Amino acid sequence: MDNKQIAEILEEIGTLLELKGENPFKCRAYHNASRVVAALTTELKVLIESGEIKKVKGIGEGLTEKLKELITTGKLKYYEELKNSLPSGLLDMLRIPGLGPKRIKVLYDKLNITSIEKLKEAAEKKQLEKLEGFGEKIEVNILKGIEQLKKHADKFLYPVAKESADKIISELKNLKSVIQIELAGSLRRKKEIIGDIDILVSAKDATKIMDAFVKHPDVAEVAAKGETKLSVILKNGIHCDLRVVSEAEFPFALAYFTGSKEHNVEMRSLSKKFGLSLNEYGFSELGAEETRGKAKQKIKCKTESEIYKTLGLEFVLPELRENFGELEAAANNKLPNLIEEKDIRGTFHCHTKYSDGFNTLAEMAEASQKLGWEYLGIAEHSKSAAYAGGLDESKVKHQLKEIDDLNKSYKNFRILKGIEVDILPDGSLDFSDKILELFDFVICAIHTKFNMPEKDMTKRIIKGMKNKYVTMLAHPTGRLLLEREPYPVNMLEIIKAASDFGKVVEINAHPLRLDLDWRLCKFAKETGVKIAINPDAHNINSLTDVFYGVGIARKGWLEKSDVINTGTLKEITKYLNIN
DNA sequence: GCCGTTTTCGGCCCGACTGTTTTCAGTCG
Repeated sequence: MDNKQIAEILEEIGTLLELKGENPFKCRAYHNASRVVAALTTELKVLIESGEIKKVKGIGEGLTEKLKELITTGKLKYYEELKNSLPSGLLDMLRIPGLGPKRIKVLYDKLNITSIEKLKEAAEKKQLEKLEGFGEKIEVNILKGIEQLKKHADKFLYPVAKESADKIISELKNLKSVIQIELAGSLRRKKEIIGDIDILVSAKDATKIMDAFVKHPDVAEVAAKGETKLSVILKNGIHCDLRVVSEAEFPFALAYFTGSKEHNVEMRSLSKKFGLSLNEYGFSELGAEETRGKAKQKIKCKTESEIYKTLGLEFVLPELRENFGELEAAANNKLPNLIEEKDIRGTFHCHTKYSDGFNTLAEMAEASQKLGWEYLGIAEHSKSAAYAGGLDESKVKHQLKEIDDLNKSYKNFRILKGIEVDILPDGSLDFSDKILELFDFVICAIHTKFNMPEKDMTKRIIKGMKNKYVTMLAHPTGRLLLEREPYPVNMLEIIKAASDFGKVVEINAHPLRLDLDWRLCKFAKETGVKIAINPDAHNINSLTDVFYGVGIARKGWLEKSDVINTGTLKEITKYLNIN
C-alpha cells in the first residue's frame, strides 16, 4: 500500500468521523494527516521501520499505530468498522453544495436517507422542510444542488477558468469605482484544476461593482449576495465569487483569498507568535476581542509583501502558497528563484501532419520562431500508435530528410529530430536501436494497455526508459484531467529510475493533461532529475500551451536550471550530444 | 488525534453568508 492510498484512507476516515459527529479537532487531525502523508517523498513503510515517523509533524502516537496496522496487514480495523457503520451514499451527498456532515447526519438519523437518489425523492415530497433546522429554502437549494452536480462537473481545467476570469476582470476593470482588482484563489495559485473563480476588488462603493457584475452577460444566476460578497454561477457552470473591500484592506484580503487554506492557517499561527491576529482585513492585537473583525488595523500594510515582512518572511509567490515548506523557506531566505515564461527557449514533443498534427514542419517552425524560440523538437508517434498516425521506418526517414533540408534554411534556429516512441506492454520499444540512433533525442511513452497492475506498469516504464537512446519520458502519469484517472504507476520509483539513468521527465503541458503533478516536480528536483516542459502541440496555436506547464513547474519549485528547455540552442545541442 | 521557547492538559484560525431562528447553527473558503 503506497502513501497515496494511505492518504486517501485517512481523508475518508476524517470525513466519516465528521458524519458521525465526532470531535471536529479529531476529524481535522485525520484530514491533516492525509495531506501530510500525500506530501511525503519517502514511503511511509520506510519511515515507520526506521522510526523517522516520529519527526513527521501531524502524525502522533495514535496515528502511527494505525498506520503500522495498515502497512503490515493492508487493513485497518478502525477504518473497516467506521465504514460499515455508515452507508457509503452519505459520502456522495457531501458533494452537494450546502450540504455538510451535520445536515447529512440529521437526514440519515431522522429520515434514513442514504443516497443522493433518496434525498432527491424526499426533497421532492417536501419531507425535508419538516425537519428541525431545515426549511423550504434549504430543500429547494438541495434540489438545485443535485441538479447542478449532475449538469456540471464541480471542477474545471485551469485554462478554461483562467480565460473566463480574465474576461470578467478586464471588463470590471473599466468601472470607475474600482480602485484595484485582482484574481485570487486557486487560479492565482495556478492549480491545474480549479474549483471556482475568486475575484477581489477594492472600491469605495461595493454596491455599484456588485450590481454591475450581476448584469454581466456571462452570469447565469446569483447564488448569494451580501454587503461585500457576491457569489454567482457563470453560464459555463463555474462558480465565481466577487469580494469587495476597502483600499486599506486589499492586501490582506488578497492574501487571504489567494490561500491556500493551509497556507493561511500557518500564516495566522505564525502571526500569533508575534502577538498578532491576522484575518482578511488586517493585523489586530491578539486577545483584544473588540479590535478583531473589521476593527482598526494594528499594523498597516500596503502590499502583500509587507504582510510577509511583518512576520519576518520573504514575499511568497502565490504558486508556492500550499503549505509545502514555503513559509520555512521564506523565513530562512531560501525561496526558489522560480522559472518564468520568458526563460523558455524552445520545446520538445510536438506533432505535425506526419502523424496526428494539423500543421506542417515548416509552419510549426515558423510559429516557434515567432515566439522567439531557438529550437523546436518534433516527436511524432511511432508505428504501433496507428490510431495517431504513427510513423513507420520509411516515413521516419522521409521526415528526417525534410528536417535536414529545412534546417539549412534557418539562421539561429533548428528543428530537433525526435520521436515519441511507444513503450510496448513488455517494456520493449516500438523501434529498434538502429532506427532510434537516427534521432537527436528520443521520448518514450505509454499509449496502450492502461489497465496493467501498478507494479507491472512501473516495471514496463522503467524498462523502456532504460534504453540507451531514450532521452526523456513523456506522459509520466498518463492522466487526462477530469476525463480519465491516471494509469496506475509508482511515480516515486519512476523518478528515482530517471535519476539513476540520467533521463529527463516531461511536464506534458497539454491543457487536458498538465502532468507532471507539481508535487512530483518538487520531488524530481530534490532527486536531481531534469524536467522538460512540452506542449504536446498538434498545431501552431497550441505551442503556447507550454506556459501552462511553466505554471506547474513553478508550483513544483522549479528554477531555470531545473528545466532543460531554458537552455540556449548551443547548450541543448551539447546536452543532446549532437552536431 | 496532535501538539508544546507559558509542554502532559487544554487548546486547536476565523469570518461571511444563509436560513433557520429570535440569537444561532451549518456551510464554505
